[in-house]
Amino acid sequence: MNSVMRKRPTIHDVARLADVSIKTVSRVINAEPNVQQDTRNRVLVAVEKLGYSPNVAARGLSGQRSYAIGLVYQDPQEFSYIKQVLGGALAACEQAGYSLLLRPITEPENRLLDTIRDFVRQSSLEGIVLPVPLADSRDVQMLLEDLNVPIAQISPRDLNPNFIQVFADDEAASHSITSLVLEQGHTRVGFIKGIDSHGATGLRLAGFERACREHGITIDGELIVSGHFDFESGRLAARHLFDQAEPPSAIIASNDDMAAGVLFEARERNIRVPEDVSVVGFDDTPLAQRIWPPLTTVRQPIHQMVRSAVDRLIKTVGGVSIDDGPTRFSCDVVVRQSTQGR
Amino acid sequence: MNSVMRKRPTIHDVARLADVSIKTVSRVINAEPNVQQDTRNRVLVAVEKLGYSPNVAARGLSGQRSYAIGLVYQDPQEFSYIKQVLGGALAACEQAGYSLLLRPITEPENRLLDTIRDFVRQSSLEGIVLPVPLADSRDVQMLLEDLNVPIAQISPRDLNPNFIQVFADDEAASHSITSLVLEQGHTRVGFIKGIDSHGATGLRLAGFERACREHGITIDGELIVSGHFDFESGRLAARHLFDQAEPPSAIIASNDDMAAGVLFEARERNIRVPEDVSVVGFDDTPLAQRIWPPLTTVRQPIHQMVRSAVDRLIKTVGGVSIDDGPTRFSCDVVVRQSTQGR
DNA sequence: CTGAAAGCGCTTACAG
DNA sequence: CTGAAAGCGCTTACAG
Repeated sequence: MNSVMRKRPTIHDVARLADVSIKTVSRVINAEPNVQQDTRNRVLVAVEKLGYSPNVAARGLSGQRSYAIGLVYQDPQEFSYIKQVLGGALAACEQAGYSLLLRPITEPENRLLDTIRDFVRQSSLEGIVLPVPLADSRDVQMLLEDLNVPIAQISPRDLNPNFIQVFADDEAASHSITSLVLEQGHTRVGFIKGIDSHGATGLRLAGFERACREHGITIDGELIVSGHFDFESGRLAARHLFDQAEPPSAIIASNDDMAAGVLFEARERNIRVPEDVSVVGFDDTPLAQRIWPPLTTVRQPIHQMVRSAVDRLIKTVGGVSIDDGPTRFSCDVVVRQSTQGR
Repeated sequence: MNSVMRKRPTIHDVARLADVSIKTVSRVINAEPNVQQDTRNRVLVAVEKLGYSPNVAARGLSGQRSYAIGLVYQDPQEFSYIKQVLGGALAACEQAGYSLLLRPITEPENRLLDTIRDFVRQSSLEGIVLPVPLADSRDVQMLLEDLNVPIAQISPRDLNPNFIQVFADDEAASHSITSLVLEQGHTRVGFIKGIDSHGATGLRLAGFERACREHGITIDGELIVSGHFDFESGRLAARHLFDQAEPPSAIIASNDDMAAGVLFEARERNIRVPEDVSVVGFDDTPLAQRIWPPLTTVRQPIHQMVRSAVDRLIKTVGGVSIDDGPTRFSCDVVVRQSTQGR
């Protein structure tokens, strides 16, 4: 990776290298007619060589255009993690007069770093918001430091006072909801972990363990199962737990999607929830209220978390130095019908 | 509404009106120090009077900034209507070198028109994407025509050859899924409508009715119930249907969220699905696979629909005249366990 | 506390 | 087919 902060090439640089006027470069860039084939080629080579891409602001100002499309939509109740993130980021940007550009990463993405570099360069981004799991990529962090673009991390694994970071208080939330279950009289409680690389995974387990210790429950290693935060892995984990000689009377899943998998598997085996087994989720997604029975779960203030992070990000790029360091938000336990005493 | 296309005011207009230099206006706008209180006030009044807001491109070019924040996120499987819309619009914009700005409307929004006008003006938008239900607002349409901003409508109610429009073939899809149910031997089939103002509502009902006619089923008006496309209204509609003297043996809901409500209500009454009643949804949301039993439903190619619409929108603003007119996309029936023969 | 000048990086309109 | 000039609407750097 090239660490030298080179100034971004302009149309003049291309013109000079290709030995033509800037107007000709403009013609080639905009696919206008009336350029000789070999002139066009010379320009294209120069563009490639310099890694040139037009400055959107200059183009917009000069041409009296914005190259921007708006999407106006009504926001339904539907919760989804990324929509909450979007909402918070949008709110902060709007207030500060910033626009928010999105770049969803879908594929397994072996070109992740290139994608992000292009994104930053082309739109001259002044800051980047990184939710998990991208927030945890060392490579991405290094790239952005290299590009000198400040970042706001949403729920990253590692605490770093030098970054703008926001966290949910996962340990405390998990402790609360576990305590709730234990106080209902459950003594054999299963726990389904999330993906190990997520910061929340360790914290949610830690909160579970602390609550167990405080209630004098010895933790049976057999009752702690791994999952991947998705529906299918929740089903698999439930299968593992239900198959034990002495199955748990309550299961705490590290998110709602896995808890839905537990419910699904229980249903397949005619195990009743909550009569035979209590089930707990995490996140309070819309799913939590639509499955049967409605899930007892934990709600994170994602919108506010992101909004706060982006507010600070904008202050930082605006030159206002902030030193709040990482901020932690507390969560709410939402009790529904998937849990009961025994 | 002011129909006169007035040129957008610049910093010079404000300076002239306030009788100061543009530099002073700049100071006030950017909240810089060193402006006398009454000078500041004069500028503020002029800004207000002219409805001035800084040109983002000029500001960016001059100050070597972009006023843009990026949000990079990994896209989970989770389906949601608006996320699919986003994905399609983003894909089209990215390819064409456009940026996509979002403006979610949350509140009941009595200031809807002002909100959209500001959005268009401030970012100098060249086009607007309007999904339902906003696509159906005559007021919004008129406003945007007035502002001379072309629009792409996603699944609007009214066909209009002068607009860029994309539709799912709701009538045909509803006909297919109804036929499937009828061919399984059901003769008393309930139908839960969506919101009347949505174009899809009438079409889905029409497809249902056509299939019934083709199969020689007389439609009992009692079996057609209204809903609002949400979970709760699905429950209410199910309650109404289950309470009838001769309840239906199959229920077709106009979307998955209402179908989930039907399942929930059935569960509360110990009515078994699909043994006692078959249930069908529409949209194939992530919910469809996570509730019990997994829903038989219809999948619309929303991503492709929006992508196509935005492609055409961008061509239009780019001056390429297109005359494809409204485009209709076909849907797929997805058969899962919520339906069975009788 | 206020302002005149230069310039950001392009496109438009015009000339050859 | 190609280019020199003007200008888009702001901010920066400097002067008073």
